[in-house]
Amino acid sequence: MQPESQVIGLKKQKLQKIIDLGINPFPNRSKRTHKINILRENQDEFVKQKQKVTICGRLDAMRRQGRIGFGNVSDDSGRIQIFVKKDVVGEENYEIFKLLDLGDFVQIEGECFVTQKGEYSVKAHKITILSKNLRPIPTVKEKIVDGKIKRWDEFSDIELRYRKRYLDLLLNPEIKKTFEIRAKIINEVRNYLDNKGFLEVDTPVLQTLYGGANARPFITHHNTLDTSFYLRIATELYLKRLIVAGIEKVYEMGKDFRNEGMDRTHNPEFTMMELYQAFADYFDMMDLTEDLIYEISKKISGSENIIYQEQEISFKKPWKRASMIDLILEETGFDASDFDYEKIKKFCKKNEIEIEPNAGAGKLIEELFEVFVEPKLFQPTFVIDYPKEVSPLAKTKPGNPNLVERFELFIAGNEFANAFTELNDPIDQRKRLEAQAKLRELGDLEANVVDEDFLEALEYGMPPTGGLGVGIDRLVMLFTNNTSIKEVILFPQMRPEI
RNA sequence: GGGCCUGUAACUCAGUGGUAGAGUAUCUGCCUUUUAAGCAGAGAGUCGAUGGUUCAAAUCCAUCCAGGCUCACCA
Repeated sequence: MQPESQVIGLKKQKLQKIIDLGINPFPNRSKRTHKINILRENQDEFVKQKQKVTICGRLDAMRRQGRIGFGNVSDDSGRIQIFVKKDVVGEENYEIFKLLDLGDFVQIEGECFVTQKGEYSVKAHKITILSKNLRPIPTVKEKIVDGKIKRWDEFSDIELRYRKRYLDLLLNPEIKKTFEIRAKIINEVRNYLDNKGFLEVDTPVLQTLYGGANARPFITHHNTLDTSFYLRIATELYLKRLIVAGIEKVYEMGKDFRNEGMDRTHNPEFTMMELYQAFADYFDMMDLTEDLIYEISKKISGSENIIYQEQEISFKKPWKRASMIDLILEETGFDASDFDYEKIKKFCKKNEIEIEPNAGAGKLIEELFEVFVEPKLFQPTFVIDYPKEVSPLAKTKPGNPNLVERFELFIAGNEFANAFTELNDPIDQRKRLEAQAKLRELGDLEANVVDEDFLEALEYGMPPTGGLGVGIDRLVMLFTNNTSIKEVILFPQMRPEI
């Protein structure tokens, strides 16, 4: 009682009593004949036949009254009441029942019946302890009112929910649905791509050079080689090597790591799907993205619409496609199509947009887009044709040396996908990476580094290729109606506790 | 990093300068069809941490720690 340690002490005393009775509180084996949902599904028949069942689960409520008692047992399929009567289980077994704590795993051998108050229950003939609880589980009580679950003392502290996710899942069962949907989405992405003939691969997480995105990496050390390694920030450069290798359709789904700020939409490690398709371009990638997410919507929500934060999002094809320059013009009346640095800079200053020292016209245009357009893109929108300056791995748009064939997909004001017609000209690619390296020298810690092996691979020849990256965590947020990435990652990154 | 907010018992929360509270959980007793079981009683706290103001601090001030929202940053 007193502090938690005393409660734990009491539980350990009970444990000792159980041991003294010659009972193993942590037996190696259990024997279950029915899961709880099976009992529910066959209620009428089981009650009629007084069906003998053995259920296993966690004891999560107890109401004892003298020589009888009720409890609730949960497994992953449901929850059911147990009824324990001293006359039925016998003196010795009733003593064991009295030694049970909430949180214990138990095995109940008994028969199905209905209580006087009409509650479908298992009348215990024998109770077996499967695993003794030694730490008090926060108590959540619930009652169904008008078909809705009303809870008292809900386990709701956000920090605790994330730090002790096992308790969150145990005490807030609906959280599990988020992760079931997450698994479904990942399966659907995989099925979709496998069916289209994409080969799933694994490329290194530990890399001697990192690239494929603008981000600061995590650095680690290999003891035997006495070398620094980077945790990958993207899979791009390895997957393109596989396109060089003649694998025409390839994808990888896995964790990327970026050593950057954390907020509602960023976790240091996150799940990304990247795919590359030879003899394709960014238009093909748009079609694929559209179709993939449309199919996910049909699978997950059963329709081409979802409700996100009380607004309807429609995935009905085709989605809006608009160029970045046009969207800026629409929102602000400002025409940036000439890439006139002084003019654009003046407009940025007028609108109090911060100008980084090394930013050129392209970077400023992107800033304008982010400030004026991005938050307004609620329905799925492909924003196409990005400034070359901010896209070192994408191919130039024919007829406009300032632009590249690139798009990002925006839904509900957030970025969901990034894709381009991949740059396969090794000479141009070298120039672009060297320009990035210069930015690094000027202090841009997120700029790309020159990857000589990647450039060498391109020199062997890479076919025209379309590439696409999709943030899986954000997709899950969208389809589970969450606004924080921490809600869709089981164990989100938290500051260590002191 | 800035602004705003939060941190009190295992859980959910009251408590704005004067002896730390409630419900649930826990423990004891009663109770043979309960279900947020009930009734009676008991125990339970470094009031996030440190320093300061004061006769007196959970309460006021400062710093720090952790978290949330938001802005910035991170395309």
